[in-house]
Amino acid sequence: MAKVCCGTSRDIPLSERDADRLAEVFAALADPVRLRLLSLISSSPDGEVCACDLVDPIGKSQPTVSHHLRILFEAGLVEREKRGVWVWYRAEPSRLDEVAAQLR
Amino acid sequence: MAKVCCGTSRDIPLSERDADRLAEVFAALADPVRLRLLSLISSSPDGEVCACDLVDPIGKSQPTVSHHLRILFEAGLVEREKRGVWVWYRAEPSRLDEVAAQLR
DNA sequence: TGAAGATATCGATAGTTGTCAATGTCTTAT
DNA sequence: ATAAGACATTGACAACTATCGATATCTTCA
Repeated sequence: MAKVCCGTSRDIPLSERDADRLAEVFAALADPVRLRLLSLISSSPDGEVCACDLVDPIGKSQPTVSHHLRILFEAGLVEREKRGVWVWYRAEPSRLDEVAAQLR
Repeated sequence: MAKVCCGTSRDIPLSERDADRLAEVFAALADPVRLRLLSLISSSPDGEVCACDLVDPIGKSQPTVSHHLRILFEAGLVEREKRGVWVWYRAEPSRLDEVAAQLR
């Protein structure tokens, strides 16, 4: 939905370009493994999780988890930071708010 | 995220089953044609649109539009009502609210 | 009854995606 | 320097999906 002044409007249908962009984010969310990764990261007490602690709970191979984390990152849904040998992931709540707002 | 008392919680990671169900809805939203259909339907002054008025603006074949409308319907994102020869579609805003709430 | 028209379904095809094993890259410790 | 380990990338394959033309179903009207 197009932005009009303050808030969003139901009056102006989505442009093709906007639809393409929005669809990309939803595609990133349209996989159960990625939703569980996002949930694991978001529900961490420290607000961040080492990638090394995500493989076992998910029950998929390391390359598969790495692949999904990459998609979440490219969609702007998580941040990542390399610390030594490890990579730490944090959720990007503002991005989720953004997406939620589009559903209005 | 699991429902706890009032509101949703970050403390309990998504179960596999919940993740599967959520991913289905997001998959329905993860296509630009379907997002534009949803937008066209939602932005209609009458709150409902005849399927016959959706084919042209979308610019895809009638079977393709029918296919996408079916997916939106099965995801609970739109209602449909047959009136004579025509089928009218309405948005299901409560479903969108539901999905938006899960993103919290 | 028959024709016309709106929508749904079918069958085929091209493109996309999730998955893993193998391998590569980079960092730390010995 | 060498080894070990964490993460990313590659290549391959199976499963899924968007799309369309053809066709079927259903409704209305003459």
